[in-house]
Amino acid sequence: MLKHGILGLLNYSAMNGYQIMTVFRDSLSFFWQAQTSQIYRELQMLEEHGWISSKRMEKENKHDSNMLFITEAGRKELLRWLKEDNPKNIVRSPLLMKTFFRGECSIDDNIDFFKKLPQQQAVFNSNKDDIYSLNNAYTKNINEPLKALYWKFTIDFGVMYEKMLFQWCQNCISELEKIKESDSKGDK
Amino acid sequence: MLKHGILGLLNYSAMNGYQIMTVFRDSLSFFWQAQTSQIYRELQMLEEHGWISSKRMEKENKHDSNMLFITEAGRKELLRWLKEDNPKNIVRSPLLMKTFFRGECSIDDNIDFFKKLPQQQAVFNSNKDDIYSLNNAYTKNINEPLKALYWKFTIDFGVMYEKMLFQWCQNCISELEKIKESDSKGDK
DNA sequence: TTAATCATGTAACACGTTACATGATTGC
DNA sequence: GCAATCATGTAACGTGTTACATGATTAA
Repeated sequence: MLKHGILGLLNYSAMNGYQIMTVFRDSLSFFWQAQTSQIYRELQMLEEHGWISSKRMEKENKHDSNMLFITEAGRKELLRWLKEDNPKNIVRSPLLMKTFFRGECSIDDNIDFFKKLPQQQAVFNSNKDDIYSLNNAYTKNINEPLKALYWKFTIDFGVMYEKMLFQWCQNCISELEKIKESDSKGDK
Repeated sequence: MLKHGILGLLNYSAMNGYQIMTVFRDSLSFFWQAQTSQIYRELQMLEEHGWISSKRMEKENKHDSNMLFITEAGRKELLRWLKEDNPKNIVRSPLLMKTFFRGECSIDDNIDFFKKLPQQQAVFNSNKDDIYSLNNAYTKNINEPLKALYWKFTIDFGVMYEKMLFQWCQNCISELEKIKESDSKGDK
């Protein structure tokens, strides 16, 4: 998956490994996180597959950099991936794993758990307005409004997910509060 | 994470590896999937940590089975994990990765993409009523209504997620349809 | 002058997937 | 008799994480 993400970025324009890392860190991290160590490893693989090629650049002022270009085979692979059927979604949610076993903790602990969750599990680092305006800035620079629309869709998803998460936490809290009330009545 | 999931299950009751696999497959797969090969490997680790112990049982009618029990140290570790602060959510969404680069495909292709998504990315294998009634059945058997509440919360999450995903797809489709309309007007 | 950024990696480990191997028991 | 289920694993590979190493340039 990371392979195809890197291919997608190199399809926009040639970059070095460090630049790829910064794009992931600054723009894609809300739906995909990648370490430099992994990126450089994947770049080796991509070159072995013949999907990218590299060229050492003697930069005027800066450090030497190893510029990476997508090849025709790489572009073909990118399109193949985009058009292939999505495999069944494989979920692996640490959040739900922990929720599932929370019966081992007290109700008060768990109310606290759900109160803290929306902050802890926030999708975006900065606030949403910033994300959208960053996206708008890209759009103007690159001047490909149709591509930018799909970038916006991913942000929309993040926003909707955050809202849903908050709603879910509220529901859980109110169900737990109800139990607390009926318990205290029962005790009298 | 899988380690703690297994600990949580063994905390409910002793089981063999195969039974753990069936619980993941039949009840937890909508938020966590695990292969037998991985489960058996993790079981070895858990035993090395001293969090579980095993006992070969000569079963009357069946195959021998290696029953697994949580230890006191294991119970302690389970609680430590439940009470520790949640680490920042690390997202890795193949769905959004693919969405991000869909500018390479035609608008019609993409409308189709979003139309198919809700089915492809369905959270539950069976329908939701079945999931809830399965959960109710467990609840009656185990007779721990307070634990079952948290199981229900995880199902609630899945249901809300599916709704949100559907809504998001609808939004994307309608934005794409708008562009198609304005394009065809512009062409005239 | 000192911290941040630019730039490229290696090594070891942890976690997840795929394929394979084996054999008993149970239900049709 | 045959397929499905019960039961336990190994091996190889792919992917992700953590820690480390190195050194130049740039801005405060």
